[in-house]
Amino acid sequence: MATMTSAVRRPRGEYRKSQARRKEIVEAAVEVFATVGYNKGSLREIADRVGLTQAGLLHHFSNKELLAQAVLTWRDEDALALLGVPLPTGADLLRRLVDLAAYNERNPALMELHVVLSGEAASVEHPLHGYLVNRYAQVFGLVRAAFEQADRRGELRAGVDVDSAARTVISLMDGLQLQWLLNRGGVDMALDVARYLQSLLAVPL
Amino acid sequence: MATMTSAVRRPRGEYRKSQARRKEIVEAAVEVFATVGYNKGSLREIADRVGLTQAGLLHHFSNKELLAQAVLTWRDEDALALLGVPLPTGADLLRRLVDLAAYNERNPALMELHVVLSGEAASVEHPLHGYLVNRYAQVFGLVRAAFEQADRRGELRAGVDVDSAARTVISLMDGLQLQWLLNRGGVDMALDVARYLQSLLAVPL
DNA sequence: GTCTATATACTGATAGAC
DNA sequence: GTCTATCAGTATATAGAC
Repeated sequence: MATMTSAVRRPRGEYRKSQARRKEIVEAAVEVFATVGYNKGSLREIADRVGLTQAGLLHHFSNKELLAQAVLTWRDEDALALLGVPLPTGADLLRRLVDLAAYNERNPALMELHVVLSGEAASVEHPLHGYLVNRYAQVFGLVRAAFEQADRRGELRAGVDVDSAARTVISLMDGLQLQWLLNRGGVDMALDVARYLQSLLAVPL
Repeated sequence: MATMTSAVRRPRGEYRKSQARRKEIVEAAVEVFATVGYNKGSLREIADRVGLTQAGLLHHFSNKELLAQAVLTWRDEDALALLGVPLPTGADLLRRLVDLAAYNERNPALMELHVVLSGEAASVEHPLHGYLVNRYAQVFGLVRAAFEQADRRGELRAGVDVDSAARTVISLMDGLQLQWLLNRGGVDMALDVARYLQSLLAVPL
């Protein structure tokens, strides 16, 4: 979201066309990286899916890492938009996490993308490691703030450690996605997340 | 553990030597796969670390997938041994999960191996996918059984869903390892696992 | 903006000598 | 058991024509 359309004036419709191309490429890259990961996902395969040669693709994203970063920011913006605009606070945001889990469950390709890339990039040497470190710090900040607001509003049970709660609910959402992928249909992610959150909240979810 | 020494009689010490070689190779493979994953981890790199050529390595493990499976079973046996022999039951086993989390935290390389390979192999097309599916089914069975035993012994709070609890604690342990790798030292895994388990138990941890 | 052609590098696996 | 040599495949990235 929040595209920065025409920050620079361009002749004719070329820019718009190029933008559309980039979007096509990112969508194809999502599929490929989700299926085989970053390391094994090839630019040729992605280029094929949008009817380009590999060299043609590199005109739009000058190297593989830049393309992968575009994929990750696209996915992050998608998830963030799902949490609601403007972003809810306190227990309201925590409730949205349940919706997000349900949304993920309806989009296995997105889960696969998330799980596969997060796993690969957990290694310090991975090209996307830095991006992921940053991303998790932001996610943690967001969830922790929600618990803190909930606490101040009396929506939280007594004795809940907000740091631990934030880490736990994030771990839960990540780990459930892995288990879902290994046991499709055998896991109800939204239900498990809701159950855990309810165990911390003093108000109904 | 539980080596099957001399199920077949062999001439001289060749078998023993070969066994030692295999162990060296697996140890080197743990490092390499942990650092860059299965897809990017190369047999040449592993061979170099034990002073072999790539062809020499393939004498001991006839292809890459077999070597990776040896790595995974080695790691699983290690973790299982840490839970205790014979395997505890009920709340006792759940307590051991906290020890396992603490053990993992002292061995980042093992965490990296687990997180990176699990992520990669979440994809259906990955050579290790089948192994991982099987492994998670076993782990789930083990933890679920522990909750069920705890329930029968009155060690569990009322209203705890054993399936959901098993999925949740497994997700928690997996997700915390990812967060630990992205924020080294900023996560106390054993504490968070203990906190969650205590919230389900009617007895002290 | 897209192409062909190419440089350069690395991969897993096999054949066969020692 | 380990080696050398080699094959066939794949990869990213660049140069330059159109």
